[in-house]
Amino acid sequence: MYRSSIIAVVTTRRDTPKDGRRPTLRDVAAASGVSVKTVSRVVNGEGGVSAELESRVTDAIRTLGYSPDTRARHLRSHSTTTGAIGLIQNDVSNPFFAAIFKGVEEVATNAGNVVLAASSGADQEQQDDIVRAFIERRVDGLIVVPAAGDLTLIEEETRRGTPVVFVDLMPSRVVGDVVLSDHVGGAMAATRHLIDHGHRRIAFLGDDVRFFSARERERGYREALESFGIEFDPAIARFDVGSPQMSATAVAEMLASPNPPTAFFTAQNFVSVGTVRVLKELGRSDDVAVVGFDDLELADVLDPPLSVVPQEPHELGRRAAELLYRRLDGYDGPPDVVVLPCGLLRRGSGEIPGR
Amino acid sequence: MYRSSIIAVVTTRRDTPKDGRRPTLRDVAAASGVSVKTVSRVVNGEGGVSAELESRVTDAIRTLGYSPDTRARHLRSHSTTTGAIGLIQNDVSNPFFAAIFKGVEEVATNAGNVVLAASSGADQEQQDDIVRAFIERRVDGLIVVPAAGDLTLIEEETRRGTPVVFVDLMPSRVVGDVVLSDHVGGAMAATRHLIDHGHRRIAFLGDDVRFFSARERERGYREALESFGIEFDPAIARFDVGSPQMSATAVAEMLASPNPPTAFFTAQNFVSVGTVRVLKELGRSDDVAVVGFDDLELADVLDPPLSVVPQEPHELGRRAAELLYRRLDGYDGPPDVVVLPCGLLRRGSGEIPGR
DNA sequence: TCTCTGCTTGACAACGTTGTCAAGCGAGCC
DNA sequence: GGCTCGCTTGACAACGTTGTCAAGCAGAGA
Repeated sequence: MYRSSIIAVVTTRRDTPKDGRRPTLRDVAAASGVSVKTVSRVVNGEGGVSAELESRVTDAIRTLGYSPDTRARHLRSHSTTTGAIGLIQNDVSNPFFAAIFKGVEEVATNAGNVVLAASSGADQEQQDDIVRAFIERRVDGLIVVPAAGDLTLIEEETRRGTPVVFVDLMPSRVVGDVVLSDHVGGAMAATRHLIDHGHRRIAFLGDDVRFFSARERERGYREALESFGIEFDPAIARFDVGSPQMSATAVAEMLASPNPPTAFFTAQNFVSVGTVRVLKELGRSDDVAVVGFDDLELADVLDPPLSVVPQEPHELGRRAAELLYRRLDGYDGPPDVVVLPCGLLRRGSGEIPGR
Repeated sequence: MYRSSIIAVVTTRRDTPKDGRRPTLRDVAAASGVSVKTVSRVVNGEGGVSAELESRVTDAIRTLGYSPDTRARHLRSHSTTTGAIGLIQNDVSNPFFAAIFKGVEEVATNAGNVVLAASSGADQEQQDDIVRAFIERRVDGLIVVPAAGDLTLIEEETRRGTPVVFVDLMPSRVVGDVVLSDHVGGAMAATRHLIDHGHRRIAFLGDDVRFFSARERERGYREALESFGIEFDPAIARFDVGSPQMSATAVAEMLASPNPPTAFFTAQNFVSVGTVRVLKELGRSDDVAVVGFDDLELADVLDPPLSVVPQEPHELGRRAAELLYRRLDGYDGPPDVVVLPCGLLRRGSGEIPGR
């Protein structure tokens, strides 16, 4: 272990951090007998350093276990980015959001960035807290997945130059790119499919109408009914189904009513879960038709297998991140709205005929 | 560079940032005619500022849209923390990991912190990249969920003072708290349960043995067999089942063999999915018993419903985060190993009798 | 009147880093 | 010999913030 013992630096005397302090450029510089700037050059591979000094410096870096501090680095010139993007969503543990996250992460990692992620629980206050926390950490960009209604804080931030991409959400003022599934088209396809199989009383079970996607799916449902001249019946439509339990209750009630539906369009993944569960309990799985929005793991193994309108959350995430990085790379055109089509997966439950 | 590069006018005096620059303390100070320190005091609610100045400052903050820069704040004194913790896991989109994330996030948000999350894909190089990226961002602590084998980098970091908690993973050198499910106990319970129902040829399908949890579950399986004097048969054991497809193939092969198993212990969630799928295809769902490790959404709606050894990933995440914050709050005892018990959920598929 | 006290306020340095610039040095050219 | 050139190297300021300390001032007590 050879270490040059040049003790010539007199300014601020520091040797090796004996306290718990993390070694800095200064420590490395002192240990290798060069200036901080030279160490900086080595760390960043700028070149222009003689072979001898370079090896002295790399040795010291290894010995001390030096790791650069990106915060200080980025602080130095505010033209540089922080290499972090923020992802705000409802609930990380919902597989739909988790898949979006994965897509975003792939693109971000590829760009050498990290992802700050947080769930808002669709709560306005919590969402604003997250936005503020992200802004204070100076994320380079934001990706916002379904969110509470008030986007003021986010809009302000875009005006300050931070690009934002909205996923599965159409903001009233479009201040950034938007990536959506074709909720209306998917819902129409699902509803029409049930109509095609002879159903006329088709129930709608939807998620909280605060969500853009929930409203859009309802719209698709209504438009499909209308195009076939079927009147919308509020008795068999629910717009506030927030959990499998609520959905199960709603289904049981409707089936017990005087004029029960013969088919269900369950417009969200948890809603489908509750519906399938209660139909099985009631022994009605084989005579009540169901089409769900969003695919589910194991949906193909159910009896009957569940027909669904699958989304591609992973792709939604990828596209959103790509649009974000396009902005970060300097693109300055008007906001894009990307709509991914939704197909229909016929598996069995949606093909049960109406009377 | 996504912000138009504007040559900064270099003067000591500054008025209002007309360029795209984000307003700083200096800008607020200039706008309200006080010193930066006074603004700092107002921003941090330190008190000791007259009512008049305070209102001048708050007005200016609002007008300019000032938001403090946490990086600079934390840079100032290295005793303070950065308010961010890092979470490293295999794959965000796996519901098991997503639930862990949720648990971690709840605790972190509660503590006013943000979570940096990244997936390693169980790849050593990618994992090390993530660790480095987190360290360079000076996270206050790390939570590591199943990971590639070499933890050197992480161990080095703990020596530098960053607390680490391992989840679902038992490192060879215990350099931090550990939170585990009782994989051995759960696997033994599952296997015994099948034995109790008359099975003697019980197949084992397990995840990649690089994972601690996979090895532990295998151990539980073997110990249960042994305690009943049943010999382990490599012909009906697979330890490299990485996907539902591989698992389906393995099941089909085993069932077609001369001396087929009458029951399957599927030791991971994706493995169970593939098994259930192929049993249904083969029409064997009702005569081959299955117990899975990890619960699955819809497992209760299958035909027959799937018996499982459920874990509590959300709780794993919570506990891990709590242990981490205990360290961050100054606790300095020896590492804890917390083991959460695993029960057995009898639903039907595990109660199919052996011959 | 003078000193002491407590309160408000600001100047300044420092955190760890990099951009700018200039100094030092040897080589090549006139 | 004197000049320029290119290369290596380091001093210094600045990024946005806060801790430290001292100055300024008004009111109370002597």
